[in-house]
Amino acid sequence: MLDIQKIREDPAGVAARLRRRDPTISLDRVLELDSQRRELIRAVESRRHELNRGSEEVAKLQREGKKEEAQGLIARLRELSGEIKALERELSEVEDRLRHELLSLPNIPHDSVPEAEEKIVLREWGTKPEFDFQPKNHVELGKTLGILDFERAAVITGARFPLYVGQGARLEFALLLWMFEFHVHEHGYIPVLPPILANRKSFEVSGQLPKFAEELYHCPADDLFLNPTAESLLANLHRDEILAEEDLPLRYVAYTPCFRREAGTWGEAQRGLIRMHQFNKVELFHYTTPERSYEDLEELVRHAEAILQRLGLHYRVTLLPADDLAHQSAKTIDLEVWLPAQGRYYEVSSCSNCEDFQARRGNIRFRPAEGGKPRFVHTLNGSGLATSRLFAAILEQNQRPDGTVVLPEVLAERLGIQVLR
RNA sequence: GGAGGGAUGGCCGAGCGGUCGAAGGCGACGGCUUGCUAAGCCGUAGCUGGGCCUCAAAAGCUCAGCCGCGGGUUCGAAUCCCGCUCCCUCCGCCA
Repeated sequence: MLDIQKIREDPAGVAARLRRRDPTISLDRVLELDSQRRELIRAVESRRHELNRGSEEVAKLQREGKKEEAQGLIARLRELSGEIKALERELSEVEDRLRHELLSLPNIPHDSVPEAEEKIVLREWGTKPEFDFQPKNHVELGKTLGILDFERAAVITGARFPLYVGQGARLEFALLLWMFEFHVHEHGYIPVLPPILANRKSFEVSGQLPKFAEELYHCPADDLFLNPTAESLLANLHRDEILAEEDLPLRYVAYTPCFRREAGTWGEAQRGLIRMHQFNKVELFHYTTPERSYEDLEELVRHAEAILQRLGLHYRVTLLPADDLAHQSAKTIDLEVWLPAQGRYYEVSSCSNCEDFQARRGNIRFRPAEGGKPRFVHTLNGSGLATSRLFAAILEQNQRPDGTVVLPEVLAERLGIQVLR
């Protein structure tokens, strides 16, 4: 959520910066509702002042035994009270509408975010593996190795749900636990296993609601939503709290399954593990100060990259242009792993600085070390990493002509086998 | 799922229809007293949103709201009524 005071002070400037990501954005509605709101507040408050003084007068008259005068005053105040109620109803309606408009506005892109047609490639790591045979895709590899079973998953649930079997189940599990532990031990993250269902307010704070409800699985009986990314959950870990600056940055790592309806993406030719309704993800989340949040973003990206490097997978790092940014994000850097069978890179991590966008919605602040008023924290999130796609990359990049797969050392150690065959 | 109890300022805790700025205590901060420490004495303090002032901000002045949340009754609600959330105790069910 953007600061209404900033919008009020410099509407043209804010609008210009927002239009970098979406040229259709207009602040007219917000400004109109804001001025209506303030006008109503003035009307309510002046009447309420009069009412309060009147009520005091009633008490005084009654103490002095002036009954008729008190009755007369009460009759007048009754009318005033009714007027206030009507105005307050109007005010709360305007405030609801204003709130909804503000919640619908996306974050302002950071100045370092480009306007571009395509994402900008910042760097590549490693080299594309060369094959002297036609590399198979992970669906085929998974099937012949007996570790992925999409047919039976479809029987149980439907299309685009995963079913890992045998060494596949062990590999996925080992990968997740290894990443989780890696961030705890190597990078000092606080480990978290959060609830997988969360309430409406939580998704409002993170930014998924009210605008992107169609992406979420919803349990109407309890008005709870299935987790689409642990970002949403971790963004609510300190809702309504005032943190001590000395405790910042706070860095959390969580493992969760993620569920996304992926409405409207069915036309895309993405088979197998590329785009699923359910996938596993290890998520990194930072609570930090405005002064250092962009340094933290760089560090967050390095933490996520370390996973791919340790696994020996070729990938590239990209910077998203303004019009590709997620609603809540001011700047996003993606990690994309190479999938040889598809001949293209796929996102396995998206690292974003949301600045105070989520903090404002969740009322998450910190007390500055030098004292003074609490300020909003900055929040950052990044996958570290999303598997399903990572699983696919491990199979595809490490395959041999006979369809067997050589496991990266860290996983071979944990599984007690060198090769999937 | 059922029955009961509870939610008040940083913390404890009183208030149960009008003395306004929610008693009192603890803790915090500032000061005074004091060989040192402990103690004592005096004083200060919350959050949100308007308005005024200002080129602007801060400060200041002023108003309104905030006793879990949302409604209602009333001239007037922390206090009465209704709904909800969370916490605690017990019963039932359950991995």
